[in-house]
Order: sequence, then structure tokens, then C-alpha cells
Amino acid sequence: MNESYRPADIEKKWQSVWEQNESFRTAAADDREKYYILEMFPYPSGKLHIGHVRNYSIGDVVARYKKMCGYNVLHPMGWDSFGMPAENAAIKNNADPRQWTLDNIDVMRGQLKELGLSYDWDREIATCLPDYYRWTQKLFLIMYEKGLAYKRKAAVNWCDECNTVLANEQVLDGKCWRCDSVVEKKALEQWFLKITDYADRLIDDLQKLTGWPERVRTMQENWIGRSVGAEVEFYSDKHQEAIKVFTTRPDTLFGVTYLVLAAEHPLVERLIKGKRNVKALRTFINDTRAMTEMDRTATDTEKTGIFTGEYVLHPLSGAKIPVWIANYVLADYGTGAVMGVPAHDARDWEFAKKYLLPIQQVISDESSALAVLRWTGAYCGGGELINSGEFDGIDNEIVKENIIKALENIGKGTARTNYRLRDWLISRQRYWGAPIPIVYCPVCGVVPVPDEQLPVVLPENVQFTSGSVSPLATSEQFVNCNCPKCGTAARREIDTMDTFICSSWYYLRYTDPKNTEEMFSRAASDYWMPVDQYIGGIEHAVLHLLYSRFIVKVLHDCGYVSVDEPFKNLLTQGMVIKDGSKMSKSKGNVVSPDEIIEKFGADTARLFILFAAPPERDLDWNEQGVEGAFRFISRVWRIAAHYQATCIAGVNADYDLATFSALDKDLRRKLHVTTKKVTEDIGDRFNFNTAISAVMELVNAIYAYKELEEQGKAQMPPAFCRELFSVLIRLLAPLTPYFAEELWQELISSDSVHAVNWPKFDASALVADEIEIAVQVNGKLRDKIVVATGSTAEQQNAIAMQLARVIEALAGKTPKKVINVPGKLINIVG
RNA sequence: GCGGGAGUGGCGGAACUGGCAGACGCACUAGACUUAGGAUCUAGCGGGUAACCGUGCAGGUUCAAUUCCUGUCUCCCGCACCA
Repeated sequence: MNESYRPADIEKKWQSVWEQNESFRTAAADDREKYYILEMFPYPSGKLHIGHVRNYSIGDVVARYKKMCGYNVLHPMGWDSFGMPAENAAIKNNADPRQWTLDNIDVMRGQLKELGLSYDWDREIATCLPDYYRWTQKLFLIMYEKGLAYKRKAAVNWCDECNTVLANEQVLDGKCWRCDSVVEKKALEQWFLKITDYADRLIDDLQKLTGWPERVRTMQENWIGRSVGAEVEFYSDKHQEAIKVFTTRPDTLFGVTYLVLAAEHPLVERLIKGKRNVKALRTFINDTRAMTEMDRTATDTEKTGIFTGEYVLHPLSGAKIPVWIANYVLADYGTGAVMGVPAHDARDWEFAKKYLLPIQQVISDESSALAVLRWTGAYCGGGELINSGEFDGIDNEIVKENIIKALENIGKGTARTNYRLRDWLISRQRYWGAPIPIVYCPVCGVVPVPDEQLPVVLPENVQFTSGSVSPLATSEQFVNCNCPKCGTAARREIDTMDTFICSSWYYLRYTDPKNTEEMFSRAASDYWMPVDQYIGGIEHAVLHLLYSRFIVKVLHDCGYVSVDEPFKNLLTQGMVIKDGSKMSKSKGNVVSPDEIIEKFGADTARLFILFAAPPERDLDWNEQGVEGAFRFISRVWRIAAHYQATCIAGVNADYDLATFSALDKDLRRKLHVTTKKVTEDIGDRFNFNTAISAVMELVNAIYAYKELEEQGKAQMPPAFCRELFSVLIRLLAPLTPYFAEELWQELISSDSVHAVNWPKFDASALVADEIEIAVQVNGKLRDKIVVATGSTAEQQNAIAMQLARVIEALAGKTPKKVINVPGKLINIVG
């Protein structure tokens, strides 16, 4: 073998060998335990980003490790290939979005192959191809038939830059998730998916996901935002219609001193009609509506309001309650109206103080009855009720139910749960997406496209105008069709689906990617699902991961899959940082994977990424660290080359431990200790950084042994040499696959290292003849002793007591007690 | 404001169930080899002359605390006038 490590030749060679041998083709279902490992598939933007490299390197280590451990592994890859960039390229450079996308896929597939990732390319999918989106359309129809897809006019998020509407989840800080421009509200008729029907299950089942990071579960819980409370109706003497409010604090009902409506509340127009100050009212309403969403919902925006001149009656006490309109009430949460309880709500307190509204305390804070006059803010804690008629004296938590019951008895209220989660707006006024399979017939109305007419194929002859209407509208051949029911001339839906629908079920398609009859077979999905380990970025915590959970629950309810959660374990890998900030084109700190591979090889790139930080933490990219990884691989190469002959001499040989010197035994123990450590770090903890450091220690130990050999103090037994390298190479196989394969061929066997078993460690080989024990006096380290492994605590303690440093530290005192932690330390307490 | 996570050498990080703090690597220093070294191998490398002191800070529990408890500060992330 070569004197020095030259990755370029090695990596190209094995890449083509693996490809020819179809080394990573998924096996059919067999009696091995299955393991489905998945990394979030990329959008084919054109080039692999270093963040992708990190994501896929982590997944590949696990996939290769599990395969060596004897699992039947599914490790697929594909393309989330519908989306705006392709369309923007079309508008800008007159490119064909389809060709642009497919070209990018070709480039990126090549890059993934260069990285040596063990994907089953036979299962590759691309969401933009008809044989995939046909089934995305089917998914839509399943939802439609179940009543979970509906069209309605609503105030929706509109991104003027992207010329399309957005789901709530795609608006971050009032800005578009993709282009960062400010999102406006527009009243449009759009398709929605009823994810709110699943709100409770999506929250409750989070408890099952014990293999998910706490962080992600909490984020989803917050996003769904369940609040339990009551809806209360306030009637006036004049009108029959009540004003409904939602509250989580029905216990404070007797503390209501006013009611507030959002400026958009449907009753507002009627309430202000004919009022003396109608001009002022209308000005206020218009001004409030004109405020941007951002300004209105900022916590520090000053609360403003105006009295309508109208009153309602308290449902239980009958008191006259003034009705106000204010800027701090959200129109689209709850009922768009709230009850004002200034004594026990910070916002109401602020509002009441400003407009001199009465403050009525109804929950005792255990101070005197008049103390409320001296309060500087609302009391939001618990306590017994006061000033609440028959409910006085009852604990506020307990009384909630009593008050709801009292309201129910007189028909003026009911228990109610509200969610922050909104239905998923899925229409997009864009071209490069899956067409919504719906036809509008003048006779039959809304008609779903029948299964046998799927896919509804994207037209190619469209105009990429930058208007607010979908480009599909410009294709007459597409738009004009006949009603599938009655044959009358009809028009197709022109919007496409949010690409997050495409990506919400792709992991199911991988289980049966070539099925032309159904989305996937029940047998295939039952065998492979759930995904055992999912790996991806935290940015999808409430987007893709929530949508996917929703879709699986729907498919479960409709009998398509057995599981009701898609991803058993989730690993959210950290970002790649350079010079203190996330790598991005705008910052100019992007490192191209191609350059790294060209300079050092894929194995070095992978090793550095895995070594520099634990997977969940952000990773600081630094060139010197990359060189360090390269240096380590080269170091292994040289020591392997040095021992190649000895190793080969050890074929078919056996060794007798009795003939081993203490140095031989030490090295053998190190080998087994390392095997144990690497097995646990990769298999149980996903701590690749410590797995690698353990291998580095082993390699250092081999170098130290070699040094002793050169001094004539040791001689490597050939059979052991073979065991040593056979194990070392296998430990490296998941981490640096090309390098390990090359060394395996040179030193061990012509079979692939990736098809052999993961090494096992021998528990008896872990035990040393002698162990070192730390000796403390009063918890402070004073000395260390080396004792025989089998020695008793008494023997060890006796030795420790004789140590000069111990005697000195004790200064003549008799120890009160001696604590002996087996095999670790002795603490002498004086 | 609410929720989640994190603070350890010059740097990335390790210490998994309370048991020798700083593994492993980077950077740095010295030596060897060498015409040469930005290659390689070897050794050193938290602070302090030392006793000792050191895991954000202040307490506590314990024979023993990076680890457990109480309080507190800082940073990152998510949600945020959600009634």
C-alpha cells in the first residue's frame, strides 16, 4: 500500500464499486429487525450546503452502524422539488422550471454520492414528478372526502414578494418565511385543511414522543396553544343577539366591569349606528384596522379604546356593563370579544386605569378589603372568591366549574376550549406545485377529480406573469375541461398546493416508491413505519413536523397506515456556524462542500463535522479543525501501512493470551475498551465526537506500542495485530467509509467492510490486572495507588493509610471513617 | 411576560448513575529527524513560586458537587396584547 493517504483515488474507486454492486439496495422484508433511518430531504436549490453535509453524515453513520449490527435498514433519499426558486428562475432567466429542477437534482445527487452516503438510490423520489404528485393529489382527495379540505373566504396572509398566500406557520415575526418581506392580510377564497380538528390529538400525543427533544415538543404545544375556559354570553335589553366572550378565567366573572370588542367584530357596525359620536367611533375603528398586524400585536403598543355608548347585562349579577371597542382585542381569536376584569388581568388593569373604568376585586389576595385601592397592578394569583354572591368563599380553581354550570343552567354560557392553531391554508397562487385536483362545474358545483383521472398534470404552456393570480390561469388547455360528473364545460382550480403537503407524506412513499396503484401498500408501510430515527433541522419544529403528524393521523383514521405518529425518534442537528454567524451567501462565509472534498476528501469532511461538536449543538467550522481530521486519518493510514505485513502474517493464526506481555495485554484491553465505548457512543447516544476521540486514543496507544517495539521492548503478535486492525477498521467504517473500505481490502479481506458484522467486545478483556485508585483525605486528592484488581477494600484502605502524603494530611488525627468507592477512589475522612 | 436550552482552559469540547475536572482535538512551546519543514515522531501545555485556587455568581445538602437543591445573572431559541 501507498506510503501516504491519497483520498482522491480511493474515494472515486469505491464509489463506483459500491454503485456497481448495488451495495446499499434495501433488502425485502425478512426476519431481521427493521430500522428506518431518514434525513429530511433537501430542496434541490442547485448545490449542497454544508448544513446538508452535516445532516446526511450523521444519518449515514447511524445507517451504516445499524446495518453492521444486523438490522434490515431502510435509508432513502429524494427531493422536495416543488417550490418557488424554480419558478423564480423561470421568471428571471426564462428557464423551464422542470428542467431547472431536474438539472439541480443531477448535480446534487452527484454530490451526495461523492460524500459516500449509503442511500438506496433505487427508492429515490422527486415530489415534482407526476408519479409522485399524483398521490399528493390523492391525499388531497382523501382529505376532501373526509370533510377535512374545504374552501372559504377569509382574511389570509399574503406575501407580495412571492405573490401568494401563506399558512400561519409560514409567517415568522410577521414576515414571509422564505423571502422575509412583510406579510399583509387579504380577504381571499382559499382551500384549507382542517388541522384544528386534530388539535387535541396533536397535543396529547406529544406525550408519546419520548424520543423527541423536549424543545420541539414544547414548541408544538405552544403553537397549538390550547386554552381551556368558557364562552359567556352578555345580553342587552335592546337587542336579542348576545355578545359572546371567551375566557380562561370564568372564576373572575363577577369582576367584569366592562366588555371589549375587536374593531373587526361583526356586531360593531350595529352597535355604533346612530350614536351621537359615530364619527369619532368610526375614525377609531378605521385607524385601528389600518394598523399593521405587527404594530397591533406588539406587547408594548399602547392600549387604546372607545366607549360605544352601549351596555349589556351581566349574566349572573344583572349589573349594567359598558361595551367598548379597543385595539388590544384580536378579531380572529376566541369570539373577537373579551370581558374586562381589571382587578385580575394585567391588560385589563392597564386599560381600566387609562379610561377610569371601575376595578372590582373578586379573588382574595389575603390583604384587607380596601387594599385594592393601593394596588399597583392586577392580582393574577389564586385564592377564595369575594364579592361574587353565592360563590363567595370557594377556591377560584374549584369555582370555575360551578360558574360554568350556573351559566349553562340559564343558557348564557358553556365550557369551551380554544386553540391558537389555525386551519392550514394550502392554496398557493404559484405554478411550480401540485395542482389542486378540483373542477368547478356550473351545474354540479365543486367536483373532485376522480382517482382514475389523476394526475392532474401541470401544463407547460403558461405565462409566468408576476401578478397575483396563479400562472396556471394562463393555460386555456389546462383551465378548460369537462365536468367529471356531468360532462358540462367546466373550469379547473388554478391554484397549486403548498409544498409542505408534498413533504408531509414522502417518508411513506419511500416504503413503496414504485407503486402505480396506490400511494403505498399497507404491507410496506406496516413493515417499515414508523421512521425509527429522523434527523433534520430545528427550523421544521412546527412546520413540516406538525404537518406530517397531522397527515399520518388522518391516514391512520382512514385506514391507510397502522401508526398514528410518523417519527419515533427525532434528532435536531445544530447549525453550521462560521466566524460567529450562520453560513449564508449574504454573509459571505459559505464553505463549499466541493472544495473540502477536493482538498481533503469526503472522509475528512465527514470526520471533522462529526468530531467538532455533538450533533445537536451548533458547529463552528474552522479550517484548522478540518486539517486536524485529515491528519488523524493520515496517521491511521501510516500505522496501518507499518503493520500491514504483520497483520497479513496473522491470517489463520491464533494467539495464546498466556504468551502476552503486560504491554500486549494493555493494548488488547484498550482495543476492547474502545470497542465498548464506540458501540455505546454511536449506538445509544449519537455522540460521534466522543466515539471518534476514543478511536484517537486507541490509535495513540498503537503508536506508543510501536515506539516500544522500536526500543526492543515489545513485539506485536501477528494474530493479535490482525484482530487489532480488523476491529479498528470496522469501528471507523460508519465514520469514514471510503478510507475504512480501502484499509480493509489492504489488511483484512476482499469482502466489503460495510457488509461485515460490527465488532463485539469481550467483557473479560476489559478487566486489568491492576487498577489505579485515587486517594483523598477529606475530599482532596492526595495520592494515587496501584492495586491488584482482586484486592479487597480493606487491603486497599490499609495501603492508602500508609502513604506519606496521607499521614501528612491527617496530621496525627485518627480517621473518623474511610469511604471506598470500588475501583475508583478512597476518601479518608479525618 | 410565558416556555425551552445553555454557561467548564486561548478555542471546539469531555466527564453517561454525585466519586481523580479539563479526555480527544485545535492553537501554542520545546526536542528529534532534516539542506529545509507549513511533513512526521516525541514531550509539555487551567491559574499560582508555593500552600492552594479553579466548571457564570451567591448559598445549601453530602465524606465527596460540573452533576442534586434554593436564589440570582448572562446568552441563545420558540411563542407572545391568545383574554
